[in-house]
Amino acid sequence: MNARKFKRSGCFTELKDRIIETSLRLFERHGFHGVSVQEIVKKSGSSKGGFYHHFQSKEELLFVIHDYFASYVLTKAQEAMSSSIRPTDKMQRIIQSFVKAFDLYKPHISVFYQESIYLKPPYDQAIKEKRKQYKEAIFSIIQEGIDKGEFRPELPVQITSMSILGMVNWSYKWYKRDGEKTIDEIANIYVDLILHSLLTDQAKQDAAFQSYFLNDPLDSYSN
Amino acid sequence: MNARKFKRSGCFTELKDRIIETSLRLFERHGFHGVSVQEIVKKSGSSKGGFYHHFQSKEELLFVIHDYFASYVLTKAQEAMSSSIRPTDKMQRIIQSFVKAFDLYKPHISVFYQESIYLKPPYDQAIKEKRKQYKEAIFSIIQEGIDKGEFRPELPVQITSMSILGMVNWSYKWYKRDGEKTIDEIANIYVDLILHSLLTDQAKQDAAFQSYFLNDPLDSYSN
DNA sequence: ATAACAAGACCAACTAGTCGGTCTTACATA
DNA sequence: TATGTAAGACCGACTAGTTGGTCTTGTTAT
Repeated sequence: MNARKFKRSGCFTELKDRIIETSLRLFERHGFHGVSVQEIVKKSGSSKGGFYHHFQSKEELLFVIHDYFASYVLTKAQEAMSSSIRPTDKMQRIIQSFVKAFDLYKPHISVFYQESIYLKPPYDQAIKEKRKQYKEAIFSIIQEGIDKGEFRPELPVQITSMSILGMVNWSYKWYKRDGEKTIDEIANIYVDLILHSLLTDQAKQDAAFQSYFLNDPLDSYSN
Repeated sequence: MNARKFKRSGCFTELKDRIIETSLRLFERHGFHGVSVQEIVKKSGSSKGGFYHHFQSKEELLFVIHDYFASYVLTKAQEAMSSSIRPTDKMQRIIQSFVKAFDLYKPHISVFYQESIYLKPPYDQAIKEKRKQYKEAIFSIIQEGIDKGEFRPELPVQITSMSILGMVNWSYKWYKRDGEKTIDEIANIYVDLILHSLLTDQAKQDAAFQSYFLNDPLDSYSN
């Protein structure tokens, strides 16, 4: 019904999206400064005019890419936080939602981490704020887990949080969609590793927490 | 005794080192493409002639910085690997040596990870090879740990290795020398987290492994 | 004499961004 | 239904500036 969706070129993808997708692929491989605007517009079948009609500057394009991913992940985290009660369960959900984002937004994420240093004022502020919110979500889960007796009290909240974030974030350096593990398998491995680090001995033996762990391959012979 | 060390300027640091140190600080903050050769030579109190006397190109300077850190860490890893017998102990030593490198080479490491995408042939090959060797060192420790019954057999070697590497590597994003934890404390936290993930229940209860863990703060009241 | 620089003019290549202009489309008017 | 018009989408030649790198000349210490 909305006629604006039909472009005169007969193609349904809008130019703006085409530019973003093209530059995403180029930035991922060659970096923000390794790709010129000329190359972007050429490879996306566009022009300088088209580019600057949609973006105020090359840096705004970088910001759009950053924000796209940051907003998505933060939203998912907030969903996971409010959808559950047990800290352990929140942690599982937040990890799973994050790891799954690698499957959807690998190029965004690569650009997000690789080129974050090149985002300058005023663009960097909005992104920094979202990073901070995400970090604090993890902090609060771990603190809550300690308070409720699920997580080990001797763990320092901030360093533990940062090591979890590092572990998961680093995936962008090596994850490939056609690798031997699916993204869900990887997420489950992370959950297993993280919860083995976090949970108290008591919680680990609780039957309610067994489903978060990987199965011991030898277990299959034991019944 | 070596007279070459005495520069006519009255300063003992050689120009080459001064250039490297200056560019290190600049690259860390503004990125490889955010700093021009002009700025480097100006801020290091040098000149273009001096710069190109020591470096064939700006990219060779980037390579030198990369190689400096990569060689150091790889050497340390190999030392740790051959200095011990138990996989658990190897893991502790390799983590500690790596984390300590953050204190010594924070700027090198930042540049190493942030600008790695901008190292182009032929410089990238030598670095890639050293990265690969480091990765495989971790692989072999984990495999050995599983084979010897210290580490949980259900863990997939590669993903587990990558998550350890990610956890530690990520430190460059947030570690500050004047933070509230010392670098040794951070290393011990990492070792605790990692070994809680890796060790079998049996090994965890073994008295020989207790020294790798953080103390439960409540324990101090229990005797 | 020679190596280790300093100083800086200079160049070719390249870059982000601009600007005048063209073509569609939507919509108001008659 | 036909038509005028304004807005938005897009093109591409062009500009002004920057960059890595070269080269020449001169100076100092050994």
